[in-house]
Amino acid sequence: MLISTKGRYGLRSMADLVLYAQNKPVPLRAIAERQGISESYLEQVFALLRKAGLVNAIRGSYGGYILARPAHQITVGEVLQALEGPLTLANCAHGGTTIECDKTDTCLTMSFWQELSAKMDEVLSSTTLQDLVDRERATGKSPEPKDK
Amino acid sequence: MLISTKGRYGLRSMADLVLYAQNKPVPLRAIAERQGISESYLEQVFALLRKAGLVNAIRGSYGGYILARPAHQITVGEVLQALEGPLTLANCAHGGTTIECDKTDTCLTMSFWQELSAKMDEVLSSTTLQDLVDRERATGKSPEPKDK
DNA sequence: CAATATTCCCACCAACTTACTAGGTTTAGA
DNA sequence: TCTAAACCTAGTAAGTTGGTGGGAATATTG
Repeated sequence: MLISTKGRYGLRSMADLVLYAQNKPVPLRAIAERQGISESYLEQVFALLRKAGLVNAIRGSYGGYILARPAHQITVGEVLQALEGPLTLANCAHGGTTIECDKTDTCLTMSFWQELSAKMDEVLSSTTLQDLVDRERATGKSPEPKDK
Repeated sequence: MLISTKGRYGLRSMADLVLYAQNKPVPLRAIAERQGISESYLEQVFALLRKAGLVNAIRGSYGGYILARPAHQITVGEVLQALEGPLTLANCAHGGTTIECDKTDTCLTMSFWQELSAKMDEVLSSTTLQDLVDRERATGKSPEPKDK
């Protein structure tokens, strides 16, 4: 039931991007090194993030990636969904929504899947990339804040 | 991110077992038919449930499976864990517990995984098989209650 | 213009997992 | 002894995971 490396690497990389972007694009190379991830694998991860509209790419020398929106407007749920596909546990429940299936009438577990999905969605859609970074800074281990 | 069929079939089957057991063992055949699952596949599911100590098997004619404990003492989390393995999203968080990894200091996502895991665990460990059946009965679609 | 640093794109791969099916053995009740 | 059940093991086709590698396009700098 592990989230795949795509989701885990991707989320860490997005947080890294928030932390180290100084209004300049951040090259994958730097992220890959800091996070200990293969650069060419990260490429594939960022291709998905770009297609989902979460980052913009700047090509060529001194290029890299930047967030498409401010960090406090990108939720962890969006990032994971872009990388993992729908965050659906069973076919009858997605986020807070009910999905009909042919056994809706007699299914004993539907309401459970819905409840669990809704609880997860609460966290996924209320936590933003900014939150991740803020929490980390609160522990006092990060590099200098941007506005130094 | 779907829970696998093992987990979904297994949970449905356990609820089915609660609903249809009349102090007699329930054969897989019956569960398989009611739930529309292949019997031989269910065998493998129940092998796991038995090894986890959640059901007891009674062999031979008129045999079948019975819950090892009362339905209100078996949580959905136990069932899913028996079938899916550890319900861990990332290597740094399991239920409410923190797991150390070599990047604990700098990991930007650890606290998020912990929060999400903890929220999921709340639901998983507080919902019992009895709850599933009670909810279903509340909708008035189930067969006669046991104590009729 | 040339060198360089980067994204971008695609093909490939080995290992593993999933969702089964099939065939047989053992056990116990009628 | 017949039969219905659990039990066990092996196989398998398709898909997923977690990558690697090669090269093309693009932008910056000297």
